[in-house]
Amino acid sequence: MSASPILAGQPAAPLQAAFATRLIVWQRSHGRHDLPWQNTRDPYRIWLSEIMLQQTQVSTVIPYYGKFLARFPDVAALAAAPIDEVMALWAGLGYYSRARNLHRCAQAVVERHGGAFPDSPEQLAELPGIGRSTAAAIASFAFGARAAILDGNVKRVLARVFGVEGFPGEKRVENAMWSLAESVMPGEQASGDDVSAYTQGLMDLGATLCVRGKPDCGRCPFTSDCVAHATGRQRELPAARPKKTVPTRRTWMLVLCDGDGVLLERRPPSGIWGGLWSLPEAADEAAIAELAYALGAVRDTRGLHRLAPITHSFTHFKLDIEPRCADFNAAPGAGGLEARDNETAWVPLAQIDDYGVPAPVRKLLDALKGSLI
DNA sequence: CAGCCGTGGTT
DNA sequence: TAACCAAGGCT
Repeated sequence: MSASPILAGQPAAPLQAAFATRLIVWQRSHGRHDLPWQNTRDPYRIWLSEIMLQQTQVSTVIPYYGKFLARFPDVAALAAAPIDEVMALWAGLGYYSRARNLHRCAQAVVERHGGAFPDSPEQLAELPGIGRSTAAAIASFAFGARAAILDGNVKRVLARVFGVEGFPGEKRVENAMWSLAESVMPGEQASGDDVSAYTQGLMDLGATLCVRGKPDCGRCPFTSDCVAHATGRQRELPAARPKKTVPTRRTWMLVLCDGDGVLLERRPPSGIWGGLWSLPEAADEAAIAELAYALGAVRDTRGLHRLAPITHSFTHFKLDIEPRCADFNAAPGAGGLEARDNETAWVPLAQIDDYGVPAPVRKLLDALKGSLI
């Protein structure tokens, strides 16, 4: 079998030896040093930031990080909190399985490790929501452990500097990058501070100079050795994800109002918006009318008001939301608020913040609140 | 192992 | 504007 070579050019052996040292020097003088989760070795704070930063940009994370730290100052506080409160604080940040795993992880640290995070990457990676790269980042920043990370920044830097071919999301390419990441780490003699600076340097270089759009090669410490720079292929490396047409789904949502309260339902724990509170949903116009009728909100199946449709884009599909509105009190024989189980709730619009609500639904309800004033 | 899982910024 | 994707992990 002759798979195409992943390393394009020559091994660049001289750089491989000097890579870590040069990166550490660069990080200390030109890297980032004042992000909210830096200048601490508290594994709790480092862990919290690393989970939030998974597939999420720094500027988006910062306000959430502050909110979480204020509400949950340590891992015990987070472990003791009700999951609903965690989900409510996480709402809007996306990838909600992270929030459930965050809570499970805090409880595991308390129960399995007596409230102290383990210091080895292997043990960290056994905890919910912590994979190989996140484990290495935590171990490196909190404990100075020698462990390779491989996030989007590192993939971009390595692909360009060492000329790694292929889409990094592909398993074969990712495996090669893990090997490369291990091979360019600081040596055994490196101090914990060196290791932390190295790990931070990889992230900083990728986030500030070796960016996707227009890399600032003039300021990069590796310009003279960079395969992409030498061949003018900064834009081609790393290889882009293969294009796929994203499907469009359509859903109908019921905005059932009772005074200033609206009916919310808890979504199932897995799948899109898992564990969040959202509006009752149906697959088509007839089904949403049936639902409103069954809830006693309308006199017949034509009593719904149409609201402006909303389109929401996910990574892998688009969602068209058709909101349909009904006033519970206007229904004949409406007996007032029905006792609800743990999966449904009448929520005053002013208290939406207490519930974890998907971003587009939140926008819809915010607009509704504005229109009622 | 490849598909699933959010949202907002950037180009 | 529509594509692209960011401090990935889980199944």
